[in-house]
Amino acid sequence: MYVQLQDQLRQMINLSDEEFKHFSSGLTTQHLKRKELLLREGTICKNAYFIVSGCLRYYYIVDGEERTGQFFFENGWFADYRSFLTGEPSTQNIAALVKTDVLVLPKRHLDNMFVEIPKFEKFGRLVAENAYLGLRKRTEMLTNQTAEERYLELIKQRPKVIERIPQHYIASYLGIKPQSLSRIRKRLLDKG
Amino acid sequence: MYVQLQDQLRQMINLSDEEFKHFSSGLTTQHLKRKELLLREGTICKNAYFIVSGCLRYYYIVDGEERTGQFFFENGWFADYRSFLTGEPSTQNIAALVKTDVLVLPKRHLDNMFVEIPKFEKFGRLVAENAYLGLRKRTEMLTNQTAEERYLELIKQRPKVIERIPQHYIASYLGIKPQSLSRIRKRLLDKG
DNA sequence: CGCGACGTTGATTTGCCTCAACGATTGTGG
DNA sequence: CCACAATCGTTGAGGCAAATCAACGTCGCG
Repeated sequence: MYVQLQDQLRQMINLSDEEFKHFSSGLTTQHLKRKELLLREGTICKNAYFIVSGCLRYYYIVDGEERTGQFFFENGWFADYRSFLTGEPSTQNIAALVKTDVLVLPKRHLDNMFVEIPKFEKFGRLVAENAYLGLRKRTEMLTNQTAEERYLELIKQRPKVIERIPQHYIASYLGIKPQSLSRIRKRLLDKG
Repeated sequence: MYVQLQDQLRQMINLSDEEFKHFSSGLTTQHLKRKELLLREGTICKNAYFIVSGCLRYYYIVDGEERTGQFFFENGWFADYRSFLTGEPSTQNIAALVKTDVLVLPKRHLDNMFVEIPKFEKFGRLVAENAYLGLRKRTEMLTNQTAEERYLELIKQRPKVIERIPQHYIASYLGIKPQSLSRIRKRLLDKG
């Protein structure tokens, strides 16, 4: 169960088996059915999650309309990082797109790790840095490219998303309406 | 010179005078004239900067057109954080809007600090977390609000920007053309 | 003084949205 | 296993916010 996690951690920091055991003793597992919510808007995100298998989507509501912030697949960490860091209520919902298994890392446990095993500060730093880089990529995509360019780039960079995710979620991830994505696809077909 | 910096650091981590001295011994100062560039697109951002006085803008070019990413004022850290972290060439330019003094923190020195004074890992983490939160706020502003709402929010949240920055830079920061900002302002005047 | 940078205003275009209708597919209860 | 509803993707008509193209007045500075 923890093998994937240990591999992933090893890429960031050097932990002894002892230390890893101490860390992983604070984790629990959670199983999600399709469409089940892991986090609901308005609650405080007190855990980070490591996806062992499956696929999650986070989204928020603006004017009664869902907007998809990101999709997450196996072997990744995630949380509503803003709420996780600040302790403010989340504005996000996190839902399983398919049957999904996650490991649960309580913020409290991570905060303890920072103190008990100072090496974890580096882990915390690397996670934050990666979160920044990921968000930056996404922001630049949304602000510098047209909807069609964003769609083409998504096909190129993350074919998994195209294959595994329903089209209306992809549209909302791209920041457009399902109708618009449908028209873009048609335009591309007519061309190519 | 370093007093502002020491105050700012103390809000994040507890450093002895010794440790602060060791840290600050690796810094240098740099003076910028109005319009002078601190970082040019295509170069690698090997330093972080602490603004002692003045005001900077970072921007990048898309289709021959400047887009303003952010403005920075006194007592803040900044860099092209993506390039700084990854070592890839920057896509940003950083320019002084007025006469500006900065402290220069070489990445190499910071990396040494991480090793020599492990407390600095916490500093690194907090900086990364703040960078994430700032970017997230900006992203949500750009994607969830209309141009007019963004402008009104900017007035409310960062009046300094409105007062100190030319209008066409503000437009590019808001993600619109100067003409559009001019029309928005007119519309607001006609109303109120 | 004369030039360039800046802000404003008008006319037109454009990319995406809204509203609406309609097949195809999926899922569910009888 | 079928009938019906809900969900999903497609397509058409029309609308709107901001972009584009263009012209013009003003200000500051070399």
